[in-house]
Amino acid sequence: MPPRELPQQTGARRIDRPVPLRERVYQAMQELIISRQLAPGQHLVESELAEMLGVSRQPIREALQLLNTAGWVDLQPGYGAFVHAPAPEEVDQLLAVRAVLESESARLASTLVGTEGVDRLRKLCTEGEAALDADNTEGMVSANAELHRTVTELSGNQVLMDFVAQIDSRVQWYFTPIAHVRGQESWREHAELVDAIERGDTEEAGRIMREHTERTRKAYQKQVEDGAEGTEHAEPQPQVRSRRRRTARSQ
Amino acid sequence: MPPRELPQQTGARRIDRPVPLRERVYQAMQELIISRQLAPGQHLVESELAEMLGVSRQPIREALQLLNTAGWVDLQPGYGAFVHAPAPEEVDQLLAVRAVLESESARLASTLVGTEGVDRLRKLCTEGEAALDADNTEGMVSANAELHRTVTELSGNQVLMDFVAQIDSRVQWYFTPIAHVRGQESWREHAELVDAIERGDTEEAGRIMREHTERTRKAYQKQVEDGAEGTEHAEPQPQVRSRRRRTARSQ
DNA sequence: CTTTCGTAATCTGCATACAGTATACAGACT
DNA sequence: AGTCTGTATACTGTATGCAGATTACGAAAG
Repeated sequence: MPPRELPQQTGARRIDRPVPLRERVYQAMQELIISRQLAPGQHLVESELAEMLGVSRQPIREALQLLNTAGWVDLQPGYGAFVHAPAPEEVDQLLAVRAVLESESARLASTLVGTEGVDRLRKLCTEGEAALDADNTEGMVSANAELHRTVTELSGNQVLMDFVAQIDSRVQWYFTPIAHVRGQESWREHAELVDAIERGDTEEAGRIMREHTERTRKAYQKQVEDGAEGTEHAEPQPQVRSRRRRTARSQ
Repeated sequence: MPPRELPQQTGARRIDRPVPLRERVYQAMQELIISRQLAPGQHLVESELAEMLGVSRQPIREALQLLNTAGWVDLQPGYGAFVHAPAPEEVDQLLAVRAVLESESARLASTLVGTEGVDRLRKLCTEGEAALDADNTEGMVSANAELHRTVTELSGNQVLMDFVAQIDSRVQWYFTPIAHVRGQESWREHAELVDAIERGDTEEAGRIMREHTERTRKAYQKQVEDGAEGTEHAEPQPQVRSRRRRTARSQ
């Protein structure tokens, strides 16, 4: 009898290993930042966060490292961690890079996508349009994100996926308070994009995606110019940040 | 008397604040990995590293986090850290992304470069060609890296700079053992690139950079196909890595 | 001789402790 | 009153300790 192999590749792979605390702290803090409970520029005191989340400083520190490299917080050696306050031009720069990377994703996807992939894209288009008709912002945003993610996935380039994912999460943060909705126009462009990908029309797919993301970028710029109020990102934080909090700890 | 200012902006800025240990550990380990003293796939035991570098486990752990997000090591929760073993296709993917980002850098640089910037580029071209004539590989590689870095810098997009820097350090690692030298051809292309940038010919600058990096990529692919021996990257590491070392610790 | 199970050693994850440094407040001096 | 200086306090950086999990080794059974 050959050494009996474990039923290999059986559906559920690997036992669910307890997610490291640092990951959960990372998630929690990311959400706190996105929801503005931790304001841009705010000083993050490790011991406070530890107490707030009910863990020790160690996982907090590790999470801060990750948040730092992901661009969510700025780590100033010896001074502590501060919630990243995105400069307006930084958002624009992020969108510019995203435009390039997503365009390339579309190009690559068009060269090797199969019917299965196209089906998934079409399904997401349908979902998005349905959400549009139903005036369901939540669903529209998620369908949009999922569509873009899928295109990147279909590019077959793992590195590209990683980078785009990084950018997207930050872009989403900056966008959130602006409620970015280009709606109808956007979904028409998505449909065209999927068509081009299905035809294997590389140049066209790349062009459409590029213009699509560039239009999003323009829309952002416009919103910033128009109603700069309400956004209030990076409210002119004092250049030299005080490490210590102004008010003594209440309680 | 106005409050007497300290002689401001005087040559030596700021006292050198002690660089955090984690940064130095990061640097040290990066070099150990690049120099192959830490082999791809190797299990990195925190306590061993701590002893080797003469610090405690804490800064080691923090450095490992950073190395992980930068793609130098793989962190498997509960199992430990392993030196990243780049798959051949991963190198190709990195080069593909680099091609896109550097092409965009060149496009942007062409739209806003001044004479000062062009001068710097020309100087680097001269240096590179001199190194080429002198058969000085070291100098050629560094001039090449510096030129590409400068183009990215001239793009005026900080985000772009960060991403390209990330990619470049990894690409350099993968390339090192292959001694990438496209030499003459490469520097001719550089010169053309700088010309296009100076003319402000955006399309041409982007095209040249794209073809330039794509050629580098092709050269890499070819080297891999031809003499796959000698490179030996990622010598077929067992898929399931053993955490524990085979041999007991000597002594 | 091969396979299986138990035990011990090792390593990671997390918590806590300690030291050095920066900030803030208060008193002294001009 | 304004400015400077000394001291207390808070926070970061680093080290150490402990518990749970995982692996390697060896003895026992087939």
